[in-house]
Amino acid sequence: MPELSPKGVAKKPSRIQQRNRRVILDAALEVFSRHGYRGATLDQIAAQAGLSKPNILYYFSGKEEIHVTLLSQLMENWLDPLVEMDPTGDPVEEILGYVHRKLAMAQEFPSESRLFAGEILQGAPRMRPELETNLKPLFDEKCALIQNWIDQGSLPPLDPRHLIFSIWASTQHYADFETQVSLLLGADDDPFASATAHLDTMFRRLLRA
Amino acid sequence: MPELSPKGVAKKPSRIQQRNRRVILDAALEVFSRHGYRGATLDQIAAQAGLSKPNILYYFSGKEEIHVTLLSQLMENWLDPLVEMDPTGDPVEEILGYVHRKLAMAQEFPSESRLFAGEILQGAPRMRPELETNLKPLFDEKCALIQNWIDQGSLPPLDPRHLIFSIWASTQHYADFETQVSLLLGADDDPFASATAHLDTMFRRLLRA
DNA sequence: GTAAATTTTTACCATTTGGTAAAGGCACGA
DNA sequence: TCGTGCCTTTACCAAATGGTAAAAATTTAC
Repeated sequence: MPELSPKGVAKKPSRIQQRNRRVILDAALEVFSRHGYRGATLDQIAAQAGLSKPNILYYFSGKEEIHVTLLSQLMENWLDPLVEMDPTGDPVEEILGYVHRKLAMAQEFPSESRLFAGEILQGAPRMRPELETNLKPLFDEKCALIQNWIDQGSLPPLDPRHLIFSIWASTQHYADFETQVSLLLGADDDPFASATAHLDTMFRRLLRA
Repeated sequence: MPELSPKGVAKKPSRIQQRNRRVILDAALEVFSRHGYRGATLDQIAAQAGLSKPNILYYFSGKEEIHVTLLSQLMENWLDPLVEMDPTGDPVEEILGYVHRKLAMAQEFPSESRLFAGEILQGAPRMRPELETNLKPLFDEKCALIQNWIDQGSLPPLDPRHLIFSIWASTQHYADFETQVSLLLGADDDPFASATAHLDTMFRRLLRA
């Protein structure tokens, strides 16, 4: 919600504003993702950002606005891999490509994944509208696309909705349950290498006719 | 930690104690699973249980003890379906049986699933020992069992560890992300029926040679 | 029925936490 | 150099929250 100047045009934020808002959001992502919304405190976020608490409240109207801002920005990147699924490509490779991109995101942005997971886990109290307007239409569109592929015989029969759920669940698991995963695998090597191979096998076998 | 009488024997709890501890734990499960550890308050738990806050603290030494007690009790039921996987049964059917039992648990005990998920999401700060002593050995044992099945040619080659992760992820998803699932499917009918069919298909295709 | 033990309530308290008011610093154009 | 607008700090506050002390009520044992 950018401030409006008397002439009604959005003022562009100063360099300091841009920098500090980013610093705060980065700090908040760490703190929120590790402790949850209620478990995170403004003092923690301030400490992590290297700013004072009132200074943080100079840039954001409150704790909730920080959280909502994070979730909104997150949503875009989060949906990207799904958007890229191409109707004109080979069905199996398109879906497998999506699996790999999603797993790569879990590897590269585990905090974002946990932030999202925590919000959904608690019933999406601050993100439901965002889900309705951004996620739902894309989900429906891609379900229809997959259904088309099935109808034209390019894929074996399966429920597109649950296919997508399975992809989400099995990829995000490595970010959201990282504690459990690394405890069970031992901290030897990166789990993502073997996970990539496994998920490729699993979905390839599912999708071959 | 049961109290010890002067003679060193554990006193058995009175009927009131048994009833109220159960009432409190049931209430706490609801509250913790919906709001997370930090987001839950003793007042909420007390209200849900129909008791006063100090009365709750008569039965438990504090908020943390309630949470830990819940997680410990949960762990047993949680591992049950995996324990039941039988080395002498048919490999494919044993694993699929496990998938179905796990999904049934997600359906029947979504609060327990969310409580567990929330704890892991935050790095298992109050459950790591439990995971080491209870989960890890069982996990290793069942991984070895599956590896045996693979070695003797009863299953196609795959990574048992990631197979188990995939089963956990794809089944618990329906409890932990229930908000998202029902938002995307519409609140029409129960998602678990179609989920059962899908997961059966998916793991059956993965496991057939 | 009565005394002892157990359970519940009332009245608090200290800390934490999200948030505010207002003064002080700072950059920058005239 | 002076004033104006942006940024930061200091000093707070009210509410929420985990927890306690001790009296009152109730149950249990004899």
